[in-house]
Amino acid sequence: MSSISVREVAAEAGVSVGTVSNVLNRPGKVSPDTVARVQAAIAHLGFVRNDAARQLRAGRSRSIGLVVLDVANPFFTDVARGAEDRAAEEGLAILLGNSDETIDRENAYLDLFEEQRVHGVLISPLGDLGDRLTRLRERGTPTVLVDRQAEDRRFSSVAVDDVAGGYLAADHLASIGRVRLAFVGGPAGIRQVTDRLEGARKAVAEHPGVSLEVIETESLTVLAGREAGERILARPESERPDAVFAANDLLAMGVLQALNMFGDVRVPGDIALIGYDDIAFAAAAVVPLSSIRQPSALIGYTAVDLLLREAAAGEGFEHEQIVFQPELVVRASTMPR
Amino acid sequence: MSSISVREVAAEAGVSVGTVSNVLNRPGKVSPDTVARVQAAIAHLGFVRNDAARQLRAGRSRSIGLVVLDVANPFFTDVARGAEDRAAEEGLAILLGNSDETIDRENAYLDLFEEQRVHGVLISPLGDLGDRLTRLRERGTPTVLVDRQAEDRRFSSVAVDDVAGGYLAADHLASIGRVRLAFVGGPAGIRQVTDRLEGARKAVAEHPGVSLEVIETESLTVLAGREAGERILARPESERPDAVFAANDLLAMGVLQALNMFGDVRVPGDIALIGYDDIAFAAAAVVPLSSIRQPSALIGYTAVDLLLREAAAGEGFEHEQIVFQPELVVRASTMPR
DNA sequence: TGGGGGGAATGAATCGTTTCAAAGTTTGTG
DNA sequence: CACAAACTTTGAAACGATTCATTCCCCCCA
Repeated sequence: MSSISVREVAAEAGVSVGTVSNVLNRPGKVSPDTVARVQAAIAHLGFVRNDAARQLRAGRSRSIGLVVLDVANPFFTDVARGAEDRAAEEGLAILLGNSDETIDRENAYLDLFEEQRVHGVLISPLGDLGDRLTRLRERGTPTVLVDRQAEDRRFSSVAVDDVAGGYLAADHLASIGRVRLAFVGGPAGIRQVTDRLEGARKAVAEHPGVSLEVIETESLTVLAGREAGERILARPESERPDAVFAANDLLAMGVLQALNMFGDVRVPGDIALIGYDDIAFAAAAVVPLSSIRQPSALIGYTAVDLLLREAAAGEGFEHEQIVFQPELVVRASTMPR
Repeated sequence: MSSISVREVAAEAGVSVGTVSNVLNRPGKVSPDTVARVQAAIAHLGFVRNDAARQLRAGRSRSIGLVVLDVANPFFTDVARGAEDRAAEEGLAILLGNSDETIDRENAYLDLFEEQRVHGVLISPLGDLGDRLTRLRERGTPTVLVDRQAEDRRFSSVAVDDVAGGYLAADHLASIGRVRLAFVGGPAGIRQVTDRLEGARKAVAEHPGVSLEVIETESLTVLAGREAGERILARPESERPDAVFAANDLLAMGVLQALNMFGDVRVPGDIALIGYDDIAFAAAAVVPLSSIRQPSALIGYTAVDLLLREAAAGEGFEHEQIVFQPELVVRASTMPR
């Protein structure tokens, strides 16, 4: 690559580098004649701005980092899309990082984003809010938690009330007459999981005679769900739950696959099943899946918006916790028998 | 953000900036004692490398751009995952761009990636290989086409034989006795769509008495599929196809939803249905979906690998076209009646 | 004709990291 | 004890875009 810089463009157009820069950034300040000459030179030489140099001077990049738990989960790609929409309005790009529910990868992305001097970071964090995040913020990178409430007010966040969602799901199962509920989800380190479980516990407590057991999984994927389903199938019939609440739709679909394909268990006849997130595929499942809907794209959109406000306000920003309410969507998988 | 640079670190540790840089990049060349002192200073001051400055000096960034047609399509997130795996082995990051089947967005990402001086670009391009891509390459950014064969040998590519895949699908439908096939897909500008259709045409030509019509869609999404399904339902029963080959699984699931939810058409009884890509959700659909499997993660992995080889070889690289073979996966949606 | 005003263009300084030739220090050997 | 070889460390010079204080022009008016 023959490196073409503003210097070469300036020479070709017979102007100074300062003028080239002005044409690029404030064409109004340059005479139309010169603008034309410089643009011709740019086109002729095939000049492409070097973003690294630009950022170095500017001090900040024009992108926002987004770390999600799993890019293969449609819920998070929807969040990303919403974030991208809002970011695009400001001419910012979204850098998408995939922590794969792993602390090491999460940290690796945070390091990367910090080195890139991103405008800010949106993250659906694992486990406790480690000091990695606190340090990040203290060093000047605005941070907004996504799909997770900030318990301690030290962070801004955009989330959905997961306790309420868990309550909705379990209450619904109980209300269609199920009594042996199982919560499928994990690992316990993920806040969304524990919150949804907490909500479910609350609902169960209000329904005398209804029990809730926990079947822990290693991740929130279809595969993990299938394994959980197999564990259920391995039990004698009398010890199986009569309803399953899965911590997300991927798990639920995995459970459904296991019950349907390897077992003779009927959904919802023998076991009712409800998931969480209401991804597009839930409605199209073997047995259309009941779920708890979250406004995914709106979460992303709002999170970027909040991030921009926080960045603009600087230091003394009053952190804001935005909480959306989840919504129960009933489909065949929890129809009364 | 109090800007901490190598200069401050050097001062704190009582060494020169050159030494700090050496600690960062070649710790072996620095005495253990000094390394320790510098690292202590780094930790104490909370120094974070400025990647922009680094890139500026290096001339190239440590990332690879990937432009896909649709991030919400699990096929592409699988490709991205494969690409990420190979890139990570070299300490490179993947920047994921979503063209949403739009030329403007595709170009915007290419511009962005070029300004970032990415190591190279992987792209599943729309329409013809415009000169945007040619110029990109001429200016020194290695480019590899993904999920699309390079017809003219001017580009390297990693793809699956879409004509063969289309043939497999249509041949399968004909072989289970269907005679009025419909191809659902579009827009015609997308190469994958036209290739798959071409393969289907070839198969149909070999089966006397079997016809093939084309039902064009505006995009390759579940929604577009649902619309196509509704168009089929709107016809009198006698004019409906008895088999549908959808250009990808998202479309197929949309068609399935329309037929199942709004109509009284049975799949596969009245209409057999086959998709393309074999995404994880295909197996879990209302009616488990037959599909044409592509080795998605492997495509991404191989594409990065090829890109790296091309980048290493420099100018005179012999472009390589890698073609994988697709595979027919038969499930309930095309079981003989 | 002299001077003032305003629009346009200039170019040196800056951002922070890496590189590399050169200088400095230690170790080992005859 | 002198000297070479092997390590360490140094610091100034890039990389390329942007910023402003400054200079340059041109035009108008007194």
